[in-house]
Amino acid sequence: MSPLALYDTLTRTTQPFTPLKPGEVSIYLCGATVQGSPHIGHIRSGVNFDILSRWLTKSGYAVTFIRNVTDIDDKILQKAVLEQMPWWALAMKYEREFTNAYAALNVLPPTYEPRATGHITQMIELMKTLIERGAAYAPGNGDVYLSVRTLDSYLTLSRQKLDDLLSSQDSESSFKKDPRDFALWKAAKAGEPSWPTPWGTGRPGWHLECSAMAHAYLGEAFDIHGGGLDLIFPHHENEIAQSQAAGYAFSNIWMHNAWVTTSGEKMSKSLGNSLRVSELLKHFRGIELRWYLGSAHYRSMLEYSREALEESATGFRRIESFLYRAGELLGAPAVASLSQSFTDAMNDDLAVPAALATISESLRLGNSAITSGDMAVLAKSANEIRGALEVLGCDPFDLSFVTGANADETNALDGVIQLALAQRAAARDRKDFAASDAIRDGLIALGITIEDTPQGPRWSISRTEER
RNA sequence: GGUGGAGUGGCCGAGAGGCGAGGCACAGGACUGCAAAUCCUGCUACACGGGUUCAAAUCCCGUCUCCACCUCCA
Repeated sequence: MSPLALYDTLTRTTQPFTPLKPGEVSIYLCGATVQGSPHIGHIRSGVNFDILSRWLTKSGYAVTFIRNVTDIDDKILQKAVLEQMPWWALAMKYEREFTNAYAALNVLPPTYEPRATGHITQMIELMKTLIERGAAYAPGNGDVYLSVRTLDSYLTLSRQKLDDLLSSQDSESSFKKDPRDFALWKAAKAGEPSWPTPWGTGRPGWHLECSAMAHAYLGEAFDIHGGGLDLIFPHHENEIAQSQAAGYAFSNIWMHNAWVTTSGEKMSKSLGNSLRVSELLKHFRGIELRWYLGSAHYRSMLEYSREALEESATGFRRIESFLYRAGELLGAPAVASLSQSFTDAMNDDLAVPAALATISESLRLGNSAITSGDMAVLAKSANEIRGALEVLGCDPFDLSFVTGANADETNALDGVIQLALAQRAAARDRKDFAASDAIRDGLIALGITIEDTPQGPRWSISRTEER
């Protein structure tokens, strides 16, 4: 069996994965800055790293997964003014939207989900350490800056040279010793929230929270740090700078997911509401949206189109309906197992597209087995498909996706349809196809699909979505 | 200006020197009273121009186009 190999942004290579502690994996993922509603790009990151976490767990590791919520930053304060509510109410509002979106797409809750505002103490401690070590300074106005010129390893993740960077347009740079130094802490402004520190009252800069929280929950060194591509610089560079200047080894490897793009362009918050998770969930089930977002390799851009999403959903329903049929024929739902080819694909830096090809293969074999009546092959195919779907977080039997349908109502509906099907069967027996087709067409018009199988007719609710 | 990514068949989307990824769509066939579902067959593509090699989508040189980051970002 091939061992798990992962791509590391720092070395730009794919290497066999070796955890710092045998049998354990610690992951820190930059989660949401809760300043707006989640769109599918945000949630793709959640899905990609959820697949990573599930695969590590499936591979036998004890996974500690930390995904933070940044609930204080410039944009949150701006939006709070705009939406005329306290900044903390705004942050909570959007945090809930993210939580709901994650749940709808079956993204497992992290081991812990720390909020920036709950870790001011840890941030102050970190700044003290940095100042003691001469890596940070407080110019006296309440700001605290990190002195990037003191660091040898600064910008190694993004492979840039400090002097090549465009200078920031930062108006407060007068307090900086070097224009490229960045703020760990920002002095209080009138009307803005602030916390007391030894250097004056203020609030966190953007990057400090992640270093402080990663240290608090994962220690000085941990295995994997993840986030979107656009976080490489400056966010992750600055996290590295803060943490390593404090004497911590920090993350062993770095993983970055690519974006969802539209018309070749990165999805930005100015594109409107159409690609909000909540909007798409009106037309697609969470499991279908997840299947789509997870289907491309995590390091490849996913070019969003409505057509591609619809196709993807159709493809998923085909797999799903096979599992239901297999369950009916076998008398019990499939039991998750993993094929070697699926395992090999996942071990190759989470090659989900290759893994999906193995599902297609199993599906073809399984459908053939239904025709030939080969129950052993059918069971094997169904089990492997369910195992694969489970790892991808798209197991239709997963309780997270099973809606709370009322058993009495379901039975009643089944009874009514069986009654209609019996009438149709009687019509067919007397070759009255006009009558039998009228019954079938009537059911189709109600959104109920009829399939004639060797085991008798099956019915299912059509998933044709409304527009 | 610096750094990085991308261009693959009608569409989506892998691969990264040699054995046609896969899916969707489409066409033909099997099955069916007709459908649906399913299976079988077909569809041989890698931006452009050179080069290296027995062999290039893949490596090298050049060109074009697009995208991203450079202290707001998944």
